[in-house]
Amino acid sequence: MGEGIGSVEKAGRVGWKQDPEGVRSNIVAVAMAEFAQNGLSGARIDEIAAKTLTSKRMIYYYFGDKEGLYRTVLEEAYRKVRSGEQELDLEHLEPDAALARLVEFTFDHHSSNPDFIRIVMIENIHHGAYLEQSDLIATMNEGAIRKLEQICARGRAAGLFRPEIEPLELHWMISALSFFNVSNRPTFSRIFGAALFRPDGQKILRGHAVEMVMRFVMA
Amino acid sequence: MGEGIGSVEKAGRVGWKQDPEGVRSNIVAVAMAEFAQNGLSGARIDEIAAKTLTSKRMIYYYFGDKEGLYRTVLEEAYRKVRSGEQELDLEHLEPDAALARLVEFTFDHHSSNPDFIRIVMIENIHHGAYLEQSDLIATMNEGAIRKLEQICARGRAAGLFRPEIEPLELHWMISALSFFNVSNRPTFSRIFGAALFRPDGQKILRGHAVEMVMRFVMA
DNA sequence: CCAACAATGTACGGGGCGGTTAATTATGTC
DNA sequence: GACATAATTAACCGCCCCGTACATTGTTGG
Repeated sequence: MGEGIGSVEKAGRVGWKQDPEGVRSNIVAVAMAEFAQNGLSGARIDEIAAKTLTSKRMIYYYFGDKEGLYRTVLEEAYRKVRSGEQELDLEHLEPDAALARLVEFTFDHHSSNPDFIRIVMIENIHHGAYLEQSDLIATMNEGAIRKLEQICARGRAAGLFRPEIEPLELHWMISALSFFNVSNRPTFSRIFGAALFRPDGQKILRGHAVEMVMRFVMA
Repeated sequence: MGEGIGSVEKAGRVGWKQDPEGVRSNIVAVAMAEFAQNGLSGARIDEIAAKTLTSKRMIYYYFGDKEGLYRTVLEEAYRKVRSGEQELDLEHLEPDAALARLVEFTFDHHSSNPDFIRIVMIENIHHGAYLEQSDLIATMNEGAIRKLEQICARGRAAGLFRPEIEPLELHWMISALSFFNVSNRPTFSRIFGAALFRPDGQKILRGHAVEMVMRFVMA
């Protein structure tokens, strides 16, 4: 958060400088936080504008309407998150170590990007209606499967993994455990206590996630 | 849906009959569908009233305001769902069979109650703020853990399960797989295709959920 | 049968909020 | 340096939608 604001300053804007990219990215950053916090219909354009370094008019100038802004935020959220995933190099690890590493990474990654999780939750509430209009996102996520395919192929070749393991189904499992851990934290902790979501509890759950996946794939 | 309407009739209400319970439950039923569909801020009181057999005035008469109605819907959703869980008798099954059965039941149960899932999603978006005000729900859910505790104890005693297995953590896993399968269906299927969510795909995922849990707990 | 109260219907107000209009200032171009 | 165009501002509009005031009709108890 707070990134991409550039050198724009709000106070003392007497004779302003033009900075389209800065204004644009500033709006998106603020809007992402607001949408993540309040949902599509819950977010207020006036509120977003107020927290921006610019005015409400600019939102409509660049994004047309509320939904246009939301779509942009959605794409940006996916882009920002997926970009962090590329740093991971799993090729030099043994298949089992690589898979364990991937699970740990996904778990931590989701955990440290709650706003992304919330945006995806909101998008699911809307039946994925806005995601549908963006083919950019679909292509981005294919890369996530690619990594799993390679690990599975190597694991199968080494006789470590069961041959019938499907990468997509594996991805479903890993996502489920990592996503739920963040998305349902409020209700789960309200009902069953917050211990599992404090640091040591999270370490346990992360370990369980790894162990579940590993036990599942192992021959 | 459509339950609890009773004998109230909308058309031809010339000389109306008083039916507080019928009116009340009818409002809640309609509101649950609307909130599940559109969220708290997305749902429209006028829309709810229109789909009701009564008038908007009654909503405020019985529930005070929009949030009061939402709280009632939330409690009712939990009550309705948990009530279906009691039918399951696991005591006469071997611990491993009982656990597998519980996973299957939870998976199917979530799958066939999408409106409940959506309400919980919405509540999580609101940080569980409304759940907090209801201790009824917390006590109701303790029963869900109770079943797992008994299964674990028996499994451990029989030497089938690992001794360090924690019932609450087990519940977390089972919930994660079952919940995610419904909650993230729109985005997941939009990105990776809908095959996993068609009947045969669901059978596979359900089997994987069972297998993951079983392999995890087994000694 | 008649209060007194509970339950319901109708109509309306007020403000929040998405979106717009018109003017004003910067920036690039010939 | 003048002109076209992009970027930005401030004020404003209209309607959607939550909530309410008031009237009206059942219900119940003495």
